[in-house]
Amino acid sequence: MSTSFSDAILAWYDKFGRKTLPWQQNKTPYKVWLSEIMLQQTQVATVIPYFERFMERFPTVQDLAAAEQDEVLHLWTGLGYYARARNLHKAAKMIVSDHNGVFPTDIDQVQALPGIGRSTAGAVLSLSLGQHHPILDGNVKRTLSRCYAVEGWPGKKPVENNLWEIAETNTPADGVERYNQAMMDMGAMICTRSKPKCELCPVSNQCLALAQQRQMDFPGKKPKKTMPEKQTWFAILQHGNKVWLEQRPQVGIWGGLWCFPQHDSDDLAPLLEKQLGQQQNLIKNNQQLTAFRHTFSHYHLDIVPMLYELSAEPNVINDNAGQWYDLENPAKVGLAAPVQKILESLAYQLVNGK
DNA sequence: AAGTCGGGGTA
DNA sequence: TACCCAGACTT
Repeated sequence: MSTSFSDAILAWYDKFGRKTLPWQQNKTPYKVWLSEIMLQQTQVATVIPYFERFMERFPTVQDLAAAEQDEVLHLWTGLGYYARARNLHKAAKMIVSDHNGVFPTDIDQVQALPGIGRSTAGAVLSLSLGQHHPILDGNVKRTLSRCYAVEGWPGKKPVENNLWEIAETNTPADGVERYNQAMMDMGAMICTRSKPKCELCPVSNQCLALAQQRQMDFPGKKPKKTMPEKQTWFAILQHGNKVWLEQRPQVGIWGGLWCFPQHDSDDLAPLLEKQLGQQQNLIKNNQQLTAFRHTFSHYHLDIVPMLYELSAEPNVINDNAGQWYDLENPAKVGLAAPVQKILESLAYQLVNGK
């Protein structure tokens, strides 16, 4: 009688699995939830410092719920997919208002929280409480699609459904929390995207991809298409150690973050007119800074920063929520990565003279 | 079903 | 470069 898939995985986990990650210490649903959200589409090594800072500032769900959104986004700056942070904050408020501040233990209630889908709900409840739910993240998709030679791109519904079914079948009744952690460790340590370590794999004896020497055929590739290229101009209004930033709308790219006034053509005259009106005579100097490319998952953005040095702080800046951001005493708000990059450069020049 | 939403690690 | 990462949400 051969060893079952889950028994082999569990035995491997006890010897080689990860047990010392920050969110694996004194596990609670809150900690595991926070880690799972941060880990969506984000690698472990990137997440660790963000997780540590977040837990220090918001030790409990009550602390998170009571925070200003600006501070939540501030701690998320650079991590990307900012809807995750907005949903996390919203969910914390819901847990306090609708669940007496206790993370729900019913999977339907968990999945009803914003930002939590089937896989994340299963991960939180299985890893923190040992509840019997399957998970299907990128690691599990890769490992299962290879072992069972599941053809096709998992982004396609039928393929994903097939993988969910295999995941359900394999998830053991006992030791779920170790099994689910093990499957993620397998994907990260053994069944890696390139150069999988099949010689170290506990289920190599039943892997169809290995038997056919087709490891790299699974999972099926996403159909690629050429990424569009867009251009945008930032208007940097600077007076001394202060620059003007505006908050972006909650929906769309960089939702809720603070950015320079932005315009999608090289003619910034209308933008300056809107911002400064009759005070454009305050511009004592303007120059184009080094343009650079910022690449998203779905398009390239070429950014041209235009610096306008003002001889005095304008009295009126038109509409839009905005603030004079102090480079020497920065406010704790969320910043888009390219904005952060420019601000650091400006602060450096301020300190070192130009 | 397809598109939207970031930034960084890796080969 | 190109690909992908402990995905979810909107259209």
